[in-house]
Amino acid sequence: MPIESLLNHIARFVKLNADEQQVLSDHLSVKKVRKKEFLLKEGDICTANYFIVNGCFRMYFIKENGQEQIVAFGIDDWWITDYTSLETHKPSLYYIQAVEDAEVIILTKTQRDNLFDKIPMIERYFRILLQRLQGASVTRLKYLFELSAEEKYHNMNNHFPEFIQRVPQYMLASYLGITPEVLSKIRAKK
Amino acid sequence: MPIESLLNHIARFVKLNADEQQVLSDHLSVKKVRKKEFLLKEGDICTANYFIVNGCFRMYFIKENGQEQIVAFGIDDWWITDYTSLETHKPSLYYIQAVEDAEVIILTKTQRDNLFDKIPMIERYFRILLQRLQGASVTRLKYLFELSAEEKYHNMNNHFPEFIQRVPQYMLASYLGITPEVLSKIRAKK
DNA sequence: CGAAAATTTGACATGACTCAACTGGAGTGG
DNA sequence: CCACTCCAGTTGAGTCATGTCAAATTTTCG
Repeated sequence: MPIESLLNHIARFVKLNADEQQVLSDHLSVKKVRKKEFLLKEGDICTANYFIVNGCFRMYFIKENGQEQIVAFGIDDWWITDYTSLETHKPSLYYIQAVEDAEVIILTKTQRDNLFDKIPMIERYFRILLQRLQGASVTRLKYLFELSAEEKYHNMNNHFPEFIQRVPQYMLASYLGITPEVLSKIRAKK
Repeated sequence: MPIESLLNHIARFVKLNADEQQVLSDHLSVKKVRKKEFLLKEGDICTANYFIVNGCFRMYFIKENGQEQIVAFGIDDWWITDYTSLETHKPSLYYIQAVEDAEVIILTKTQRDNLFDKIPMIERYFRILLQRLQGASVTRLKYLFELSAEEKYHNMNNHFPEFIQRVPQYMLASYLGITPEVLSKIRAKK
């Protein structure tokens, strides 16, 4: 059951009783997404948080020169959304696209705010996740600033080996802020 | 009153009644910080969230070559902390230092978690701020990826002119991920 | 006023990018 | 199931934006 994987994830951070779990479940919907399908496109107003039950997504934007720049990946048990568009109701600058066939749980903003009123522990769960996400964002920034192209690749290899398997090389390069050519040459060494 | 500026800030996001405001005030302490003093140093375990009543802070780390790399600024009415260290109790990789004489409100983690239990609206306030912060982090990332040194400077000028006034040029350069020499040459043009 | 720090300026070095050609494997349609 | 196309990945040559280093100048502040 998709929803169980979310309940398990929540249980790692806060306790919900059976009632609360039921209320939560009633606020959710599940969706299968095919590889290359989009949860969000530039210009859309983002309306939901997405919990990735399984699969892999990338969040990216298009640079002036037409190149795609990936700002984030999401895999099993991660949430993904555009918080700026979601909270401001303004058109998003980003695409969120499935890199593999995937299954997601959709929690719309309306339902989410509803849940926050009914079940404070859910709000706590999101508050905790947001803290961790913010920590991760600063760490990402740190790596971008201090590491060379080669070091960024090895660092990725060490910390997130699963990505190297799951996403094509040119997406990794984009995520690391380097060109596919440079990444290819780095891998050729040794 | 320092605490009033925090109450005003909170009121922009959630409503607290007089009782709640009192309870909150009892959990806080206020501190004056002189220019160049630190709220946090590398190796410290971060223990609090800091609300900047007035003044300016920078959060930075030291790169292998010894250079300081700024990851964030904080000014009046912003919160600043190292979420990774705060939540994991591990030594921080960052320094948080006053760029100007400043006044901060200290909310320790213990007091904060206490408040979250007593006053759910405070937890909501932080959840909302964290969402905005996360949005801002992704936007920052976007600019770093898509803009040239010159564009980053002008973008900063347009979006945050107050910083150009308040922080020395070499800190701006660091924040933008360029060298002071390059920034100086950009400013010399036109 | 004097020392230390910040900024400017110029010469030079370099890591990463662009462009282009080539290779190999995956996916598709006949 | 083969043939063809397309896309990802590789490789090499040349370029460029930004970094490094060093010295001169200006500003800050005790």
